[in-house]
Amino acid sequence: MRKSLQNPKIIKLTLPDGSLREFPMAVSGLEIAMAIGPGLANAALAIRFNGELRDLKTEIYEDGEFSVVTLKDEDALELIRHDTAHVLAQAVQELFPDTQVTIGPTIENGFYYDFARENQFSSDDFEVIENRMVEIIDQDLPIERKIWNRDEATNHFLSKGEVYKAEIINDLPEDEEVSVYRQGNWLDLCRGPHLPSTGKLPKAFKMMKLAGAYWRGDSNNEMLQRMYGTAWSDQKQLKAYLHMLEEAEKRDHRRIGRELNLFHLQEEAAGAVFWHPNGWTLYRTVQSYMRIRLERAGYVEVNTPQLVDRTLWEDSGHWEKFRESMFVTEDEEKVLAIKPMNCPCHVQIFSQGIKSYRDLPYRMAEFGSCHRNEPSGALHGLMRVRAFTQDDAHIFCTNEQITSETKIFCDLLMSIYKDFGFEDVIIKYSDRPQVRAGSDEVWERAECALKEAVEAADYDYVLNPGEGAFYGPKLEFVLRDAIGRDWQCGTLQVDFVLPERLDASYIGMNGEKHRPVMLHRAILGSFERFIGILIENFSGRFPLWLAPLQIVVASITDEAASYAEDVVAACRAVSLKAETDVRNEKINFKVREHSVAKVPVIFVVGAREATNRTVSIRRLGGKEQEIVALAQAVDTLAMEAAMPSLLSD
RNA sequence: GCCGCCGUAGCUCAGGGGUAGAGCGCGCCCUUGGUAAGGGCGAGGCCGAAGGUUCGAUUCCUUCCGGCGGCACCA
Repeated sequence: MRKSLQNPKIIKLTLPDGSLREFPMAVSGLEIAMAIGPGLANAALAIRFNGELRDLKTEIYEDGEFSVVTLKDEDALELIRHDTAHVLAQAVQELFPDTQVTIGPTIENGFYYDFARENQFSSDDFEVIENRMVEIIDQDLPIERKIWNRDEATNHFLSKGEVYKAEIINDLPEDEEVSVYRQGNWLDLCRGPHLPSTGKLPKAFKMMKLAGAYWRGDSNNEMLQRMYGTAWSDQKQLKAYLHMLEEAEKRDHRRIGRELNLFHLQEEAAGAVFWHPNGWTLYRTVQSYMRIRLERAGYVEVNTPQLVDRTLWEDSGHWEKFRESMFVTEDEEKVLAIKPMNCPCHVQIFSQGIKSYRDLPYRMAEFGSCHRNEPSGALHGLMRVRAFTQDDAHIFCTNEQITSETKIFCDLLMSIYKDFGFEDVIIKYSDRPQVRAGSDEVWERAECALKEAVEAADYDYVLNPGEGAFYGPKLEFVLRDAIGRDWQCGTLQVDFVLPERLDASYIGMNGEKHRPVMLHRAILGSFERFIGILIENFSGRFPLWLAPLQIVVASITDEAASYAEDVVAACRAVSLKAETDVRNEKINFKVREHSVAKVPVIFVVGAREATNRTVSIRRLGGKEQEIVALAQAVDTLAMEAAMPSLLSD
């Protein structure tokens, strides 16, 4: 490099518009920007060279693709957020000198910074901190990158009492440069890149929340204080983001669950759901639908005990691995555990009566009610509970059947998700975790089998290394909801271990005993959580087939009350879920109330409708009404309310 | 489990060392009104639980329970 500096030569850069421009070697990003135009140079935040984001002042020594990053670029957000995190850290250290800095990365929609400090921060401190941040931005401090000698850097941070930074330097790979960014009197160890000065920040940020976080994400380490913030290119984006958060809060399943009277939770049964009539109706609809789909897919349904002796859990390996999160009780002489999962019990059923290879694949389903003693801090509405019901099943099959069963399962799952309105699904393939049961050889076999299967099934998947179940590799099915959030629901896990441990066998074609393979699989995951997801996805406005109350028949005056009863009877005769509203209230009031309650259809009936045997149909969210003969209205809606996938096949 | 915040009427929340307030909802009365809130009156609270400080605690302190936001965990 020295050598080439002594012999200046020309480098060729391709700009985003495709044009090629020549510059002397070691030209800086800023100089290039100036050469292109002073306006661009002024707006320049950083550069992208051969795909990599770099500081604006980075010198360039070779040909390549070059672009200037300004506020208009997607890339800018990453820079802004990272810089805002630094400004936050500077503000915090200026205001609270007893604070140590640790790390402050960008995250989706913003950034955080973890601080170590004896005293607790409070969110009341945010206002002061934000004000100081604005001051730092207004000072327009130049941000300078320096490469430091490793020992110098360590000593510098240690001398300032920054033991976390020193530890980070110590753990950097030997060949990595130790770079430091200085802004004013404040500096931070950082890889970069950063903006040229604090004044380039658009001041469209907001400190959001304060939370604890373990140093290096390890619960054995001390807890730091994490500050979350959001940052954007301009005020408009910031406002839009804050508005989006408000909207997301409105579809929170806990709020809608209360508003639509679906369920409640209370402290006497933390982590367990009290399903109200509406919620239970929804639950039963989902369950009935699943039952039909499973029956059609060749599953048999079983039901197994809640309380099972510890010996079975010892045999299965759960006692050793998951004892902590099992609810355990005893009678006079036995120790019993409430089942945390269904698989050991399913093996018991499988093993009753010797199975033949002719019986395989044997698809055993259970809407299995399970309990797991989840850590108190993990509980969250319906999404994370201690008492739940899985749409669980175990497919007992031969090695050769893994591929076809995997494909059949993936197809079933995709079809079911589609019926619930989820079309955007990704598959993750997770292989052996650190802590696991079974030999490496068995794992090798299981991993290959599953990988082959998913590839044969012709679905795309992404790798998720080290995240498999303790007994086998797995596929995870992640669906994307209406506002773009991902939820992992379905799973398929190959298990050679449990059949071995619980001695499951079948008689093969050759008359000898063989081990079946077990495929653990779920589609919804748990009913509780899946219903939570449905609530948030639809924001409580369920499609007709899922709506717990489909039609309200609202009378205008008492004159129509008895006709309203007739209409409800006609609906119920075709299994439409209908109620009357013959209260002494104005029709405006009734329409509003049932609209707020997100009832999909309101039939308004007055004297005219009663005389003509018609109904005035009003759809949720619609403004128009349609007058239709009762019989026809009921027919149409009954068709519409049918479970998807069940009419056609 | 860990850190922070919170716990007051069915719900959403205000208040604050001298035993409590609003809106919505609920009940009753008037109103029978044609597609998103008609009017009046009224009931409703061991201020999460247990200890402590105090003449006196819902208010201050401690512990516990639960909720919320994260972290860790998630067979």
